[in-house]
Amino acid sequence: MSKGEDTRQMIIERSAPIFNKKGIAATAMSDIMEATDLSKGSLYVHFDNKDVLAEAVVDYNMELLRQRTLTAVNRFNHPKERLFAFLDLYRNPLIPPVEGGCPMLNFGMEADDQNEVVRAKVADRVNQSQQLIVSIIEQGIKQGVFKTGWNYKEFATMMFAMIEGGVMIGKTTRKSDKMAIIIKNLKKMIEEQLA
Amino acid sequence: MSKGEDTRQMIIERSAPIFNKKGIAATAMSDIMEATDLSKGSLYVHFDNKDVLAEAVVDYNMELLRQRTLTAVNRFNHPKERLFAFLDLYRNPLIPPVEGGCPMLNFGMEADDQNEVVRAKVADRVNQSQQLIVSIIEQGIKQGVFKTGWNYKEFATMMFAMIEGGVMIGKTTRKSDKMAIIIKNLKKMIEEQLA
Amino acid sequence: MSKGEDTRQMIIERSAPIFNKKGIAATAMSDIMEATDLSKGSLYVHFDNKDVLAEAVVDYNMELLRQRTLTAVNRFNHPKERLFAFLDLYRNPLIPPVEGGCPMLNFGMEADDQNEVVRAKVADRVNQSQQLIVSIIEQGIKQGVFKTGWNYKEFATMMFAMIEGGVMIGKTTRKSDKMAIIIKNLKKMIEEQLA
Amino acid sequence: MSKGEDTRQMIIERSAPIFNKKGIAATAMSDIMEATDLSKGSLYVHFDNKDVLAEAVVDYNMELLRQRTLTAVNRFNHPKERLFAFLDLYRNPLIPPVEGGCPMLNFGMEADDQNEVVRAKVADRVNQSQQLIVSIIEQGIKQGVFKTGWNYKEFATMMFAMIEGGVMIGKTTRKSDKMAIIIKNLKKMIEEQLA
DNA sequence: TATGAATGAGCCTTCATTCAT
DNA sequence: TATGAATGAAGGCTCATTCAT
Repeated sequence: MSKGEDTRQMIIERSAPIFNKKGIAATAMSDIMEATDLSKGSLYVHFDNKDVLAEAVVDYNMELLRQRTLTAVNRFNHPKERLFAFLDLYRNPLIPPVEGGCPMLNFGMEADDQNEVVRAKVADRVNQSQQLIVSIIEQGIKQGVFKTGWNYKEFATMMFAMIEGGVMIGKTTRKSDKMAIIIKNLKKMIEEQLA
Repeated sequence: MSKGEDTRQMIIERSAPIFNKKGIAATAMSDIMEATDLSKGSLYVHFDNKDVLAEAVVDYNMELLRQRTLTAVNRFNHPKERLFAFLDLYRNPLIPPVEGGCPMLNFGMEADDQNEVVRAKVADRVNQSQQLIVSIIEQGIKQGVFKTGWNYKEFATMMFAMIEGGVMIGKTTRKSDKMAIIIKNLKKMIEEQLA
Repeated sequence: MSKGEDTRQMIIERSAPIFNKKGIAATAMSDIMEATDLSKGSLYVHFDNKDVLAEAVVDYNMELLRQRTLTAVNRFNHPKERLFAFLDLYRNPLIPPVEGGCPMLNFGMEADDQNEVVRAKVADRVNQSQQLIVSIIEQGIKQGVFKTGWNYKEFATMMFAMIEGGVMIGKTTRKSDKMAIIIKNLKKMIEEQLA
Repeated sequence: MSKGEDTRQMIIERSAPIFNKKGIAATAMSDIMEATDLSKGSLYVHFDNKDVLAEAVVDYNMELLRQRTLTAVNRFNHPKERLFAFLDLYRNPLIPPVEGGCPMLNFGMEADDQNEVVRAKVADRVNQSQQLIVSIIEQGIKQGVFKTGWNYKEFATMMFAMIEGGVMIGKTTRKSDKMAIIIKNLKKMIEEQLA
């Protein structure tokens, strides 16, 4: 990797939690200068403008979440355990899988009425996330682990929505009790579908 | 109501959808000037600063949502129908019960790491919302409409989370299909608890 | 005149020689801040952006030149003396009729390939200037002062061009000898047309 | 010519029309990078700073004009035709002899109050240009083509000024009608001096 | 109460220039 | 020579806020 690409990547990585916590509008290029120990001009060598940086950071945060999700899920073979591993990532809303919280929720809620590019990026990941759940379950059904009659596509949506809603509750109340309830019930719903 | 109170209220009402759509940081006092046809100085007669206005607007938006929810729910007597009325408010994420979308979600996601005052306000409403669901169900149990054994408190959390997650999906994907699935399943879960 | 209009006018007047000397691109808003003793924000209360200010200043400088020309010309009744008064305004290129030199020449040469709005403004004044010469001569012909057969329209163009060329020579060489020659010959050409 | 000299010359040639059109202040080194396909650092290998490059470009543009003028003039032997050839170079202000227009006018008007080095360079060429006209006429007088009594030095100044004024009119109005008048009359003045 | 001119910190961005490779 | 990353001053502009009227 060239020096330039190195620096570009460093900027993205150090900016990621800042944008994810403060939001795009509230993050100033001076925040990024401080976090990267780079001069203002240097930032603009690597990114044409703040929006381009923000978009790269949105991508990075969401990809990071995906990777961490896959890593967690792939530690297990059994589909039930794979789903449980997915859920356990969110057990403590105060320690989210990605620093600053769920980037789909954070950037999605800022972008929906304001930033079409980011909104579309988030929408893709929202679909992708549900699809990941779907594919784990399909694997389980194929293996005879889950019941054939399970309306798993609808479940995937419900599970994803409940997790996101749980993250929202956790972030605003700063408590993890509701998320615990959500995860417990989701696990129960999954176990009910074991063949 | 005095002239001053009148103006103050007008400012809040006209600012409400702007803050709810753009977020607090991205809304400028000049946006409010335009929406209210008031001069810059006049705004500051009624609100000491932008934060104070923003907080009033956050309160207003969330109270508006509550009132609309109560209005919808109170159109029915039967607890099941009351819950269904609650859910139906969210049927089309493109036409949310409050202009700009769910204020708990919008302001909560912006404020969590940035604005303690707003975060706490949202947290209260998050709890209150779940409590509203709880009280409808408790009424239903008392009336013998719902099963006694229903773990309705946990359901209230699940329902609230699923709705918020569904709103998030709808706002980012600009589609209502997932919300339809969520509401359908929530209704099924409710009907399963009919005595 | 309201306070705001007063300030706006003051800004234009103090900016006029700066823009006329340095050019639009090379004049910074900070130059205007210094010249007006106004804050940056205050400048933007009165002008939406630098271009709008620059355009107002271009108009002002050219109108100022026109007024001074009319004042000089109107000191005389005799058409020959009126034309001579016009010419004498330019006698010393180091002391131009408007501070910074001829605004048509200054802004015209900067704007031709860069700023269509300013270019068009200058073009109007270029035509207007020739027209002023034309109308003085027409008056003279009507009065029987000048020969009927004079191709005065072409002369007006030649006179205007020679003056502008003379200004250019004077500004670059910092000497007034060539302008003296130009004015002397122009006067001779005028006298040759006396009836 | 060494590689270095080659590159240096290429930079000047490609920069020439850019500076001549946009002006020195408004031309950025990045414009030159783009035009030359050279890196930022490479530009600074050949020119210590922007001013040095600008000065070289000013020289180049003015020398180019001189060469093209000499080429045009030298196509003829008869002094009258030589003067006419000079004038015809300017017939269409939209197609100037040097891309971007007369560099004496362009750089002279920008530099007069701003850049002493460039101003002096332009002043030299302004004198030189008049001198060229002078020398053509002197040759003609020696050959007995022009009248002995012609005050040709003053004519040279008038002719130069009228051309520059005509260029200014043409560039600002984007029309060539006035220049046609100017050239026609200049030619008439020349013909009146034929012996 | 209402106005809008004035303020100045701060924001995003550009630009000429330097320097290690 | 050539590259392009890095720099930091400066530029245009926005914004929350103040204050005299």
